[in-house]
Amino acid sequence: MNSIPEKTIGRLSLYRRLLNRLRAEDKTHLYSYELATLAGGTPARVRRDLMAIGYNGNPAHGYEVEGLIESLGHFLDTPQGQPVVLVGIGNLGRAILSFFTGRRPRLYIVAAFDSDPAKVNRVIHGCRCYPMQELPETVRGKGITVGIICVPAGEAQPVAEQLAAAGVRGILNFAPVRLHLPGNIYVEDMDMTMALEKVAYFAARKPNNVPGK
Amino acid sequence: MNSIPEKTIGRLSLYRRLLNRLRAEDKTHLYSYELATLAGGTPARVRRDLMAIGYNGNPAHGYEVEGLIESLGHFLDTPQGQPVVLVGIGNLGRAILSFFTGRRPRLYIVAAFDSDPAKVNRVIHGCRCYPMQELPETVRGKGITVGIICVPAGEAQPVAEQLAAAGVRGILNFAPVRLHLPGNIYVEDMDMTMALEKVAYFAARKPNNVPGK
DNA sequence: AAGTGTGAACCTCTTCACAGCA
DNA sequence: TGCTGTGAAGAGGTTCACACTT
Repeated sequence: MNSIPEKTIGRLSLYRRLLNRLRAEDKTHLYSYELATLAGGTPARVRRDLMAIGYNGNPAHGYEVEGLIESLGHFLDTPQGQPVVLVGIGNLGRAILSFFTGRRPRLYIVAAFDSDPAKVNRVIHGCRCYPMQELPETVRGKGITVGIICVPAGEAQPVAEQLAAAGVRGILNFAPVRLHLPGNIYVEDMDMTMALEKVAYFAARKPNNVPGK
Repeated sequence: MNSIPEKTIGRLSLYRRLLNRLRAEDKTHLYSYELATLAGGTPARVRRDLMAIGYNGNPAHGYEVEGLIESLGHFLDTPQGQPVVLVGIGNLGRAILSFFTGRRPRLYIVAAFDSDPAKVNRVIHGCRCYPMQELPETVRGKGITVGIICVPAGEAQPVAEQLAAAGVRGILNFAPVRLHLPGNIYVEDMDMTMALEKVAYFAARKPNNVPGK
């Protein structure tokens, strides 16, 4: 069971972003220590991560930027791309809508939902907004597998269940609660309150060297 | 060197939130397995986490809600509270401003900054906005130790350096880049792009059981 | 000479499992 | 009896260190 570390997945996505930037600057090759510096890690870790996707460099020139980007795409992307839905068109929802609009070609928000009638039936940051009732048919109809939750804490659990029932397999959750879903649904929590309290904790104690990543 | 796991810090903050909710419902005691269910973890982990702050329960009634909340506060908070600054008043910055306004009594955003003159000298979600030039004197003057970065990727590094130079010790970074700062500054990255790509990855592969947390 | 690929050591965090307690 | 507190084992991820390549 030679499985890939979960944390490696996230970093591969980061490497790709960095490499795309380098490619735009016409860099053709780079060494593990260069990518490590950009990504904030160690060369050994970069090499391990790339080992996971089976991409090989060579001691003379390191890794080929172009080829590595392609390998990463092969590994991370699905051939058809993955449409995403967002639920909760509040301040945060709108900010996220604008954040993700028109960046990733294979990962884009196709519809937003809200239970408030006043917020629906318009287009925000290029994304059409629908009432909650239409969520199941949209998700199922378009075969959507990824959802983003930006509703208030109290509504997150039922919304998550609706997404799961409609066929979503992965959820990015911005609501500050833990979701209880079947184990085959992947949930990534973006808990800003927790993150800020963690930062505050370490900012206040500040040992000589605060934990790295 | 009996140090506390970094991940425990985040969960302690989560426990406190959950306990505050329970207290509001007049619950006085609870067992590790109850807190574990709410927090999405295991009872053993809850017990370990609480062990870290030296709070003791007893086999008959578990943990006392009131006392545990107080212990958590003792451990997580500083006596005087921690004012926070935010830099970057775009869509995301404003959403975060509204998200954090008036929740935490000991952790609140006191000032926001932006380099765009059109965005400053007004009050957004109860928070006054200042031009970038005033950042050093404000941060230093008020002894602020925590900063939130919501500027575009290209501006994040110089902004982070300005914050660090002004005396900030911990940064919550929403810009999708890694910051390069001295090791005594704690940085927590909230990389939404990376998080979404991770979710998309697991949503697409969905093994029978996706990694837990 | 300087980098890659990787077995093995290491470290961090989680879970097991059980003695002890109310 | 059913919980807590915790030593010890385990899992997951990182780093070391070195043979190998160009």
